[in-house]
Amino acid sequence: MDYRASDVEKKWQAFWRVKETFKAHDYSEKPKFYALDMFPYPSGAGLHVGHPLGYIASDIVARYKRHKGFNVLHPMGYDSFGLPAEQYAIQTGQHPAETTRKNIKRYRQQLDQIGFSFDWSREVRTSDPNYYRWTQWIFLQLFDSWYDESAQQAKPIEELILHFQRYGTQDLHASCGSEFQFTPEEWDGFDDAARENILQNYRLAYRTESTVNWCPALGTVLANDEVKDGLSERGGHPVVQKKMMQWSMRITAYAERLLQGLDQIDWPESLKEAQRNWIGRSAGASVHFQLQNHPDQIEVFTTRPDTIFGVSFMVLAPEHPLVAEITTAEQASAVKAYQEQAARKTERDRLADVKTVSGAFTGAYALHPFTGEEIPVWIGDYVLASYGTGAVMAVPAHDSRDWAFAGHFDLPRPEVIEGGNIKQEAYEAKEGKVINSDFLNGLEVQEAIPRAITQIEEKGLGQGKINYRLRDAIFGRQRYWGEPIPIYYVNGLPRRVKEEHLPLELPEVSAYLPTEDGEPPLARATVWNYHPEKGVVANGEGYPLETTTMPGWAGSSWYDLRYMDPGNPDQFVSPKATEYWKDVDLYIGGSEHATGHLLYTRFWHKFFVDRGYTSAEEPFKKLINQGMITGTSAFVHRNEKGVMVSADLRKDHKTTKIHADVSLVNASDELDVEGFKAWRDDLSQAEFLNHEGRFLVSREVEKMSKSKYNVVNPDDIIVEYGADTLRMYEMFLGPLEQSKPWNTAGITGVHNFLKKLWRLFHQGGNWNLTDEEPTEKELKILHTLIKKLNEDIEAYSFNTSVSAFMIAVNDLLYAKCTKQAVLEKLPVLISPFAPHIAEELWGKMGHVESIAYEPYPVHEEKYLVESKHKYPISFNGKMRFTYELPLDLAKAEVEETVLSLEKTQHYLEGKSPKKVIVVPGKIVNIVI
RNA sequence: GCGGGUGUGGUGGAAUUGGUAGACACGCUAGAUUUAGGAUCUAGUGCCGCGAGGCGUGAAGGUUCGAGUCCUUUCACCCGCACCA
Repeated sequence: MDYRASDVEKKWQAFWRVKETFKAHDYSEKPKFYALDMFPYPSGAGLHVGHPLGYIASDIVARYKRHKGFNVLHPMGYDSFGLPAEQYAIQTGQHPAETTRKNIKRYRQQLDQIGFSFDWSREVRTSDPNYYRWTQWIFLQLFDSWYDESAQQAKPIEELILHFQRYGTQDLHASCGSEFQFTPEEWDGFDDAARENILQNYRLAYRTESTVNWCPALGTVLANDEVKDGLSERGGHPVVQKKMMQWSMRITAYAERLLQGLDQIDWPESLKEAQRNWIGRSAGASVHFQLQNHPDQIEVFTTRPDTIFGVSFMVLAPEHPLVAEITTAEQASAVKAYQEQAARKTERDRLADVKTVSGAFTGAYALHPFTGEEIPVWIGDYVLASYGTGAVMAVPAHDSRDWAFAGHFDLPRPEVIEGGNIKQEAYEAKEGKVINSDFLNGLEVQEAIPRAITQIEEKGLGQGKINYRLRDAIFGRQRYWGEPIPIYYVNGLPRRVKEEHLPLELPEVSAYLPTEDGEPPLARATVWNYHPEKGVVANGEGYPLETTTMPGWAGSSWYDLRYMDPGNPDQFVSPKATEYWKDVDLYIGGSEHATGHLLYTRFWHKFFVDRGYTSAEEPFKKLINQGMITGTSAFVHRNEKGVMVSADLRKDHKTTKIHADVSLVNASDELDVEGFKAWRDDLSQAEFLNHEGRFLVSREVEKMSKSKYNVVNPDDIIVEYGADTLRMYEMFLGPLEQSKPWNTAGITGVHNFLKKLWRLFHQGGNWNLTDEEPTEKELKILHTLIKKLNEDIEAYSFNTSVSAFMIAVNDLLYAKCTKQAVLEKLPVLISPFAPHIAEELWGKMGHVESIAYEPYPVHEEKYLVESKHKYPISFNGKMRFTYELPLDLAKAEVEETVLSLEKTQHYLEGKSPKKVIVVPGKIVNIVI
């Protein structure tokens, strides 16, 4: 009786669906376990074998935890807003919702075939109005909140207004765009517009004129994490800097907590490091330099206040607001020219041009806060407007960028820290004695820093300060296919849409492109006004609604919470649900989300806690990055005459290589020549040069992608081998976190294993289990396996568990074991990995319930104890032979026995041993 | 430049606190069985050598009775950040 995967798997998938086997219980006496995958964007291409890797791993853990008595939440859904559906809509006119629906259907079919134990009753789709109504609701909560830095907590905006009414800005410590100062009386006197403009400065979701990454090709603004090397992450289009009025999120308020929280979560070190880097905390001081003959001061941030006596000039960013005010008449044209030149540069040019020093002198001077010396003020594009205060105090002797700038413009480089050769390069190390620095002289750098800060504070020149590289996140996108922002405008002032009018559904538009005058697609909608009583109304009957939409990360920043309580019509998630499910115990997904999704999600969760909606600040306790599965591309070689040359003959020819579709190549690298000719029109007449009738291709490992014709579809694998084989093979490929090439050839090994497992229960041709007592040996095989599996699954080492199964099944087959007492444990053991065959064997053993909740076996140590050990006998550390001895033999007896062996005498070559090392139960080493 | 990671057979990869390097699987070789097979079974397979034996975990040193594992130096590749004051 052969094992037929396709029949068995369909049957059990239907069984699970009908019986709702994997439905998580909202409230349970059992302990909870929440296993989550990063939900996919449903693209038109469908899944390839790389995508399910992480899903299989989390499914194994989810199923294992069910066997271990946990109430498991293992949901799946779709991150279904996004660019591809919209671009497809632009090309074809098909509504993105329609494309998305189709793609989701296909994804669901593919996922179902793999036999995941998802609780589909909890599915979420970010583009579903019932879901994004709550994304919009969250936006309103952020809009209605400010960040109290004294309490380190977000609070309702009403409290801030109350503070303004009572105290003005006195004693206010709030995260804000710029510092305001006013009295309660002044606040009273402000009109609505003035008040709202002030509040915008404090709201966590706010509008501001900011420099944004504008991508003309995509027609939208991009967040910093969506730009790589000056190009858009999606599509690789150029990105330029542009000033625009934009919705933003005040994530910077949470910089410190986002940093601190990293110490409490079990994430890959590289990922935490990426977030630390992105947040970019640096401690130092903010110092004010008084301008000469000018009322203003220049504020700088420095991490090296100990070098303040080494300042010989200052540099402002070209965009710095003071530049226009302080530039002298003589320098005006040079400064203006430089500013224009800097503005013209794209982000990419600027990055590519790091080495070139450029700048211009403003003609103005600042006064040194301690010495009163005149310090020339320059502008230069190495100073970034977006970091710190957009101005630096230049210490050319101890900062390499300042050093280069000074060299280029022939400015002095006074040395203030001993230890380097500042003629050759800047001495940047934070060690050495301070010199030429008045009250700091003689101190070590580490002593001088706090001393300098104290002195700066005492003289009222500034204060110690922590600076962060993290920028507020731009939230608006000039796109159609995203969540509408629930804001309308009264005389240009933003007002919140009432909660009763949510969801604010996407309007119909005539086209998905921006308008002629560059407005976002939503500006094309004819029913896109808001009436505070009636909700959305036709244009002209109410106030204009916001036309930008939310970015991709909005919906994905809280989906983990919605799974806990997916149908709730009254709340985004109920306190009762979060109290039970708390947080995600295991989150698996790609490392590319390090500074995007994973950071924003942490931000929103901290906000939810602040406002009392949830209790867990960190959404993902444990996170694993699954490695990428790369493709094994196939290449056909073509010589100068256009003849195709078999790979084994290509040394004799000058050839170029062309990609061949991997489906045209078998496991032995032989090309299906007829198939290849039919594959592309231009190849139909091709000639082929080979010998012995085998035409070979060469192989190379590349990223799996359509354009490289190396995509392997899980559906094809399942048709040929079944889902259980696919699941186990993906795990068998190697450690989960490592990236590794897919090679379909190796899959037969895993498939054979499953067939062997099946055969183990059908020895002699039919179902064959006996009641005999198991032997010691058989029990040892079984319990070795049980022990290994429990350890491996807890350690997420799934590749080694597959090996352990193979060893056990090989051994049991060799021992011709047919004993029920041993074999009946195997289906449960393998159920997390190969659930279909497990259910089938379990059913054949006479069970009617699913195997999914059977207790997972636990090994008994007594079956593993050994009485003997095969000692490796080595000489000078080199193993020569093994010899079996009882384990209870004393050290001296072992030594004596081993030395008396004939073989030992042979290797001693007549010499007497200098020393004999005996490690009981391990080894014997004889030193000659 | 800074930070993180990885280097083991023809291939994917195994190796408790330092204790038999190469488990398991692919591929390959030979044989059995079969009408045939990409099915099944048996034996072999790190490299060099007829053999005894020697050499072997990117490279070079070191610690140790003993090193893939610990230490120092170094090379290669991958990923992230990058004028962050």
